[in-house]
Amino acid sequence: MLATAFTADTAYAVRGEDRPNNRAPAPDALAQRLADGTVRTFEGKEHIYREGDVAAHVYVVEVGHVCIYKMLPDGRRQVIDFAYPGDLVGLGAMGEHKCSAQATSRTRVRGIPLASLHQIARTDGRLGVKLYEAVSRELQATRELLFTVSQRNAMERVAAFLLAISRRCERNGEDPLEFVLPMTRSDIADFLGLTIETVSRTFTRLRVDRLIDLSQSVLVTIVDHEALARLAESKGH
Amino acid sequence: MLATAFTADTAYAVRGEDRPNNRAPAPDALAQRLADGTVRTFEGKEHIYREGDVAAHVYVVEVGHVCIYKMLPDGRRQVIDFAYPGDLVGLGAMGEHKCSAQATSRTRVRGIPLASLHQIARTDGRLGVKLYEAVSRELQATRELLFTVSQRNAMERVAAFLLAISRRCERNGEDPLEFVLPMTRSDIADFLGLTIETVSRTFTRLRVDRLIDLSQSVLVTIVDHEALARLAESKGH
DNA sequence: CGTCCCGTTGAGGCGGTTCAAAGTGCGTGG
DNA sequence: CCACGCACTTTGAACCGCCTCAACGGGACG
Repeated sequence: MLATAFTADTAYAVRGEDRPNNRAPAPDALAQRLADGTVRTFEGKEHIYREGDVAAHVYVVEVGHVCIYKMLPDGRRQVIDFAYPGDLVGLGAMGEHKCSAQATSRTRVRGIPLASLHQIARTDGRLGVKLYEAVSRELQATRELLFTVSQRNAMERVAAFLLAISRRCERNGEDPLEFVLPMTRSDIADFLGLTIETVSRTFTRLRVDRLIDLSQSVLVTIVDHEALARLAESKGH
Repeated sequence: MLATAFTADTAYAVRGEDRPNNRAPAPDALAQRLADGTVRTFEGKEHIYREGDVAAHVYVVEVGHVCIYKMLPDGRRQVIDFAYPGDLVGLGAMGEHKCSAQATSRTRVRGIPLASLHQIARTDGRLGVKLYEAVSRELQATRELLFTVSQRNAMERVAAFLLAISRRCERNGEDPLEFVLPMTRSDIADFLGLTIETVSRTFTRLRVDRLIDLSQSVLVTIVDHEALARLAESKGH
């Protein structure tokens, strides 16, 4: 009965990116459930689930990173989110998954059976509310991405992307100014609605302009955070 | 406590666009609550609420249409959704609204106090679950829009937009092949991530190519639904 | 050492934007 | 009732940012 109502996968955020002062991400009622579940490990490029698969679990990322995306029959792809450790993946898709989830590298996840989650939610209102909040945050994030893709140019998009990754690293207790990009240029391109060439050129441009450093193509150092933020927020001037 | 957790407004769909055979939109537990509430009427261009306002109610659109949007300081705007009669507006924003909601013409809405909604949800798990489902559907819709804006060209976007409106009209028991657009070209442009000129040119192109008819600029008649659907789905060929 | 995958760089074309102007519908006041 | 103003839409012309196509470079792996 719930099954037919859910239409979307959710790689949302127990994380709560952009909630102020939030380092203990998983909300109480939910957190209890998330401690259960069985651990599975996926290699890079391996799929945790695919569009159309029956959805039986949600997954908490413990180690590694997951790319959530949707395909169009003609091959066009939209990357919807990148899940970092602590993030929850696959919520909101009971009948069948509407997105695919692919590990970008060796990734360990904890699978929580959806059945138990929903059973509890029906009797304990608090969990239902928590799920609601969780999806609301995911919705907020998706609208932010919509704004970025719809209104900003290539430079602004890449700047906003880097800052978002930086914030996630900070949340996870890593260096927010020097981090490894766990996804390919192709993933970034399909996330931002650009081509890999444009993404590559924009990275180069940011490096030449001394806003970032790229000793390796996957290793980003933010040199001028201020300027990057200015780029991401306003158009040019 | 809930207040701090919600981050997003929701102009979601009790509507359930794209749920198969769904004409009785409001799900039971939710529907009861929605029968309560006080009615208010807004003129065209009037705001039901603005970004930053304290969020005290959700609103069910009864008559008219509402445009949900977000602004950037530099004036760029992203329209997130158009709410039709039967749609719910403002869910998911307890502390303060993160979007603005503006009536596109004289509009009657029914305001439901959030306080009562959340109180009930905490004790009755079913309502919480319903809210969860509702936001999940909204998330699904936003991802669909993200895909459209990110991956499709102007012609495909406008075609997809017209088909979406057509489906909404059908759901509301109106003619799906001839309908009035309750929003301006500017609203459509900011929804699809285009300029008004491009939207206008694309409409003209669709008219010249005999896919639609435009006796007045707001009155759309779908002439070749087949071709329109082909346009919206695949790229050219 | 060759192959494959990924990232980078270059040249050229095109779709959508920008800037500008004319057209259309509608309410308001003379 | 008509004239006017205003907001919205349409159309045109020129420009530009991103895409497309193509080639090259570098690291991983057999």
